[in-house]
Amino acid sequence: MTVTLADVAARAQVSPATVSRVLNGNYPVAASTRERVLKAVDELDYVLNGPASALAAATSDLVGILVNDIADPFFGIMASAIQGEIGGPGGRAGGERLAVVCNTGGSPERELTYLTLLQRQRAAAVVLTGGAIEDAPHKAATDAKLRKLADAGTRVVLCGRPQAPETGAVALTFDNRGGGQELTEHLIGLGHRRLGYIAGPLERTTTRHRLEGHRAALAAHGIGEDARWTVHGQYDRRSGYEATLELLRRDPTLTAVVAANDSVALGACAALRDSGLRIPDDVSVAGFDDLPFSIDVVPALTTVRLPLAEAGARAGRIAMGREEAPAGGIAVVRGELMVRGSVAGPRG
Amino acid sequence: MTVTLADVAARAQVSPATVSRVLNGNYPVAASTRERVLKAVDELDYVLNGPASALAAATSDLVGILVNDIADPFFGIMASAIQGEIGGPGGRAGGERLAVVCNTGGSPERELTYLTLLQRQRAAAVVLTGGAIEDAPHKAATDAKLRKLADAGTRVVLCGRPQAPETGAVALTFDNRGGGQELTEHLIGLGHRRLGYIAGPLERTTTRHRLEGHRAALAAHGIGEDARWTVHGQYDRRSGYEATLELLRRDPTLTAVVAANDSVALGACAALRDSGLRIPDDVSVAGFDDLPFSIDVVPALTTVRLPLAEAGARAGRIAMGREEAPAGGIAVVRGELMVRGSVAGPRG
DNA sequence: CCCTACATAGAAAGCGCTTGCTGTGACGTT
DNA sequence: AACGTCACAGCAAGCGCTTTCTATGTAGGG
Repeated sequence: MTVTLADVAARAQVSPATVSRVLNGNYPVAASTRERVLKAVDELDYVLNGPASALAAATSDLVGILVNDIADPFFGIMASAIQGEIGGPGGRAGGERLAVVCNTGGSPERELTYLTLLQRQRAAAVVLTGGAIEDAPHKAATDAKLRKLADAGTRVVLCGRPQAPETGAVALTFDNRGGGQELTEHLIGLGHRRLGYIAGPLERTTTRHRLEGHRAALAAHGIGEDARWTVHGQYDRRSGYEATLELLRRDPTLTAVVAANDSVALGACAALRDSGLRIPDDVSVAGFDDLPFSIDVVPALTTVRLPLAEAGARAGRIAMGREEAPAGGIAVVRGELMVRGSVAGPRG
Repeated sequence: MTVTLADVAARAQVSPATVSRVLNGNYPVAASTRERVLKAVDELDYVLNGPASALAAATSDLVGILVNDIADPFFGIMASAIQGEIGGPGGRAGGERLAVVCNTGGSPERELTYLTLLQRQRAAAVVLTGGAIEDAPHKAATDAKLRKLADAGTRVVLCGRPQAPETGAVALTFDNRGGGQELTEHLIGLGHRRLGYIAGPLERTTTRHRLEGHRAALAAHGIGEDARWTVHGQYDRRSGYEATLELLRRDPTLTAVVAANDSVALGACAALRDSGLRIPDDVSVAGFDDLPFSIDVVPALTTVRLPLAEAGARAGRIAMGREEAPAGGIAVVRGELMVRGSVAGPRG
């Protein structure tokens, strides 16, 4: 039914071994023979059996990219950059690798299961993107899995995720804390003293780090914390909308709202507008990430730009062994404050 | 080194066959035996060798999702929905399948190569999303590949892509033409007579269909075409920005700009604003797709909502054989006009 | 002109798993 | 009491490829 290596061999009048060598090109084969084989491959429309070759060679060309939410451009952009370097077909990489992105949906179980599936497929490399879950048992399980993958020869790279010591994984972490701090300092510098903060889900490292940065800035300027000023939610627009209404309810005198990311900030803007407040005249709004749309909303969003594409590309190269891992297995990627129209000094 | 089925069998004092059956669960195994095996699996931390089992069983649990641009939410949303139904780990599907999304970047070659790679992996199903390329040779090559995949037992589903007759693929196509027409009719109904159109890349079916709908609406109302009113570009913001400036240069009296999609519309808005024109007072702007951010820009974008998530979910179910394919192998998914603030009657 | 060296090609042993077919006791039947 | 039935478990034959080792023909070297 399906064409196999043996069929090609028969047609080209050579042994299967020779065909395999022509296809893999890591063994001398006479030019004339190679040509004959290639011709047979073409005529028979032969397609290598991936599983069989992976089994025999004990390696596969699969590279896994784990993302928390593929519908979120934050991950889309990173995934795109990673995949661009992995080569996938057409990449300058040459060796054809199948870069696949796996959507965990932020669920620890799915993350673990995907990791197992990838391990099962003997993936050549795995890149995990975005914040990690801070649940201890889950972290232990994930780390153990990463360790096992690394031991089995799979290259593991963390992109935009904190380092996981002892796992053998290379980490490119974002300086969420520093970025958050810089952003809030900017607001404080403009005179804001009552700042609401819309944080992401509690158990994510990203959430915690950004919030810590925010608080560090407040503390540095002697601004006392008010528990009412922080609300947790998801990393999406709707959550930002609702959280903002809640914030306004708790303290209508806030002069600025800092959001955990740009999508949340968008929701915040909508909520403020719907509440009859002008941005930035009545309330300033800031986001995080600097996703493409952030410059297009009106007023344009003040935010912290994360070099998503650059970091992703680097992670991809490291995963392919095409770039050396940073010293100590970790590199911190800094964000850049983008000051735009959504922020101004407090009214009055 | 690595633990194999045989190791588990030895430890559980059974034959490899039994272990395999316990793991696959499609053959009666005594409860006590099963338990013993499971215990051994656990103790040994055994992970099935994917390639080996795929080879032996002649099937794999890989499902490929091809997207044109993973950084674009349009695809991210569909991919997310598809993956949700594929099950991936954690999905209600049960059978654990590895849903992988492959980013073609809109390149015909990459699309083809990914298809080959998927074929090589003996993928269980493949879902192709978004517009197809209209280049004849490429279409022929793709169709042939799809046909081959289908013949090999891979379920092929097209989501948001025109039908590919003779390939055995099921298609869920978006009614881009109808949506485009409805949108433009709405503008005409408001009194617009001079409408600029920013189309997508020439060779995409999506581009052509939307444009055809637009023109059909113009024709239906006796509005003559003016070649100056159509500009082609990419499906991104920047392209929209530049195209709008070009449009304005060609005819400053336009009262409306219809964009190929929401991202382009965003760029158009920015260009208009930068040109000192108010939206919708001076110029109305409309998009297509209704991506999440479209409701957040100011003014909110009038656009055609495509049920991306619903269509994706359905495509996923069909790919999994969990929902019957539509009669004739094709279903047309209609868009819905969303009238919002970015459109008003022409000034004066 | 014989011998060593090299360049190729083939033979064959797996890689780790699935599965059709073949036992083998324990039961239920007549 | 002899025998057909089940319910399980094991045997063993691959699945299609890679790769080590070996064979062969040819080209130099002495």
